Amino acid sequence: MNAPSSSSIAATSIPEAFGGPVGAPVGGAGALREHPLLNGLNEPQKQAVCLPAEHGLILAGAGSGKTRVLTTRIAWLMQTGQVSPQGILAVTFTNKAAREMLTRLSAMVPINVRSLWVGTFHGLCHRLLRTHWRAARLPETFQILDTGDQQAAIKRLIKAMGVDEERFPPRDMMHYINALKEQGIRSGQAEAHDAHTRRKVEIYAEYEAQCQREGAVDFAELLLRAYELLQQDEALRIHYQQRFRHILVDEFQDTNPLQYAWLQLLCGPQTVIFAVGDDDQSIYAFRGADVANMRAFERNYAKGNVIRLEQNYRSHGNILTAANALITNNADRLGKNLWTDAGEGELIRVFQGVSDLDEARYIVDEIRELTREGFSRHQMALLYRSNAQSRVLEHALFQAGIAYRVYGGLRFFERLEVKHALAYLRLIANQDDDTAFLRVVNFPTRGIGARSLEALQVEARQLNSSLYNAAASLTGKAGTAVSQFIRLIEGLRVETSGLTLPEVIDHLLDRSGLRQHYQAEKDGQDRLENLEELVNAAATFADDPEAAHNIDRETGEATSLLADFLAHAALEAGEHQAGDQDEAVQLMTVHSAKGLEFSAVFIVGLEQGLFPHENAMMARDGLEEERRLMYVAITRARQRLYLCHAQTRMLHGQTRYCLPSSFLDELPEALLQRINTVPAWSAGSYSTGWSDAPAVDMATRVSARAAGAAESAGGFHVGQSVVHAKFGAGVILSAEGRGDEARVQVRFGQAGTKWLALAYAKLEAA
DNA sequence: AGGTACTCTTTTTTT
DNA sequence: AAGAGTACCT
Repeated sequence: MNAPSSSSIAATSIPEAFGGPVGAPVGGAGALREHPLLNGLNEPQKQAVCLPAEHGLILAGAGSGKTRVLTTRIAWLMQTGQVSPQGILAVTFTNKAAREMLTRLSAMVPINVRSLWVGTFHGLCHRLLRTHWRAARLPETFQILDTGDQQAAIKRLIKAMGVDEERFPPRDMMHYINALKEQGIRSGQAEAHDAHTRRKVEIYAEYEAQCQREGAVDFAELLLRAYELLQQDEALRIHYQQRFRHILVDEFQDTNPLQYAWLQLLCGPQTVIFAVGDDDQSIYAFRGADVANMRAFERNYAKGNVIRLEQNYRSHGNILTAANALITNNADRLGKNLWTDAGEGELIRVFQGVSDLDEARYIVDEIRELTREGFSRHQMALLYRSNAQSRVLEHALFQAGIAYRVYGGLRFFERLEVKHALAYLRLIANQDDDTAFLRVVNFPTRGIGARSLEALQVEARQLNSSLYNAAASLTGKAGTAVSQFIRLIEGLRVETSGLTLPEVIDHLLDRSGLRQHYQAEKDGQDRLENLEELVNAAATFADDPEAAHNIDRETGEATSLLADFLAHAALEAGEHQAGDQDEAVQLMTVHSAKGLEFSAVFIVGLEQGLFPHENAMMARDGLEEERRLMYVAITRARQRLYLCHAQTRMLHGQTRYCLPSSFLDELPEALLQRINTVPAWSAGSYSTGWSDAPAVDMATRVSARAAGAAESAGGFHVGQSVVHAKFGAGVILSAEGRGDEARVQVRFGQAGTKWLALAYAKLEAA
């Protein structure tokens, strides 16, 4: 996508009032480099912080002090008078990162951090759109659709259009639409060379119209609207270009094309962009991130002004060496090698379990050992590729009485009961919000069934109005149920007009019947508590001056606080849950571990097909992204690293025979300490000093089964590791037939799964 | 309108 | 295996 010529290209930087000539030798800024803020930084870090007023790319490896450099640079820029707080724009990907930046910053400089723009891409775009809603052609009360809302809206639309849901699944349509938006493509510009795609584009177009009608904006739309706003409104664009002298971007490798284009638009002739990222940690290509942005930025903006932060302050040497060795197998890297002066440290422990249960038991045992050695539990992490893997681990930890905490899963504002309460709130704020309307029009049930709703939708279509307005216009004749609902909402609007935000919610919970509903429900206790928690959250939000004044607009404050809270709920899905146990082992996916560090890390389930994940192989460069994921996982560990895999694993309710991950082969053997070597399918248990718990597990059962005639053939048995002359190493999945007709199904690493006739194939036991 | 039985799916995730 | 979603029955 091309940004308008006025702003798109790396204009030569113009010296800032203070900065001295562009490209001045580093020594020229000598005085500035004596600043106390720089104490304790290493040379490249200092260079990065003190980069003259030119675009720069900081290649910051894992554990190299990236966040510190970013925040120190902001503080340094301000303290040395090169820029005022208003001239700073700092962009992150998560709210957490934004918060952390602000926290660190306010510890460094005595400055009112509210005057800086620090936030996520989505948060900042939202801020732009709230401020300039008219210019963006949005209703003042526009609402944000989260993923669930968006999918519901698309599904509703597909039904209304009479499109076959089988051929156009709402989920796929959502991905399709979002992918286009992330490339800046509107329905009008989307290419369609076949009938199916043309239909998809039509749905996209209808979806755009529906959102506009309802005043709904999805996540991708926040970015796209803000982009178009700046692109089309020259005065506005120039205003912000002149305001933001320094744009700082965190996790640059995770930007998608639209975000990059947005940055380009904001980058005026006097703007300096400071981008920090690590191409080796790009693990979000599957949701549209494009590492190519780093190269493009280097080429068009930084122009060789690249600083590498390669000293790692986190991990011991062996761990880093392993990570480096692994990532070397990726082609087309920007290039970077981490080092440390912390010493080699321990070897990396590799454990092979007979089954996933076996693996879990080993981990439990090892956690106890680590505790004896003095590791604290919250400094231990269990990292896995997919969430489904947590169950076995949780079970084992629970049985062993080890406190643990699972990250991920349902977030607070995504809980059903909370969404219901918010939907009432949204209807108060914006009655055209059909998604909210449909969510609660009959919840708690008030006798409005599918029939009345269908009639309503027909009516709304005819009037070209929202469901709410259609309902209001029908009120006289359409029976009491619908009209009572309308009266309920209107009543709420009146009754809550003078109340504070938490009071509004509290009142709404009673009037809507939500509270009573969950009181009556058997298992409603948790849900009730969450509703009370929502009132608390609103109180906290209303009391927090920073949050409340996040948006500088000049409208009435009661409404605006409500709107702000709703936006907050959508944009900040809520910290996972309270009840943090201090001494809990941390369980999470590798993805969510990015940016974190632990003294001891277990990487679990290192098997072909799982990690690297088989589905990832469909994607272009899928294996490379998996490898980066593994790189991220390894570099989370400070001191001790365990790599675990199992020979069998329950997956989708079936036992699966697994080969060790190819990533294990990419690590230098000298760095590894093999905890055990399980002879393939030797009977019974295995060799580690395993003490308690009688082991009637998958292993024994499988072995017993493998010994039976039905699943063995010609000296081979199910689960056995074999070698084929052409396909290499594999595992026997199943067998059938006897004598000359005996065949076995084998899964090979590269070649996939094959049926081989024993009479012909040259199979050998591994 | 609400409950039950059946089918389908199943990578990662923030906003 | 398990959860979600759908269709169907009461």
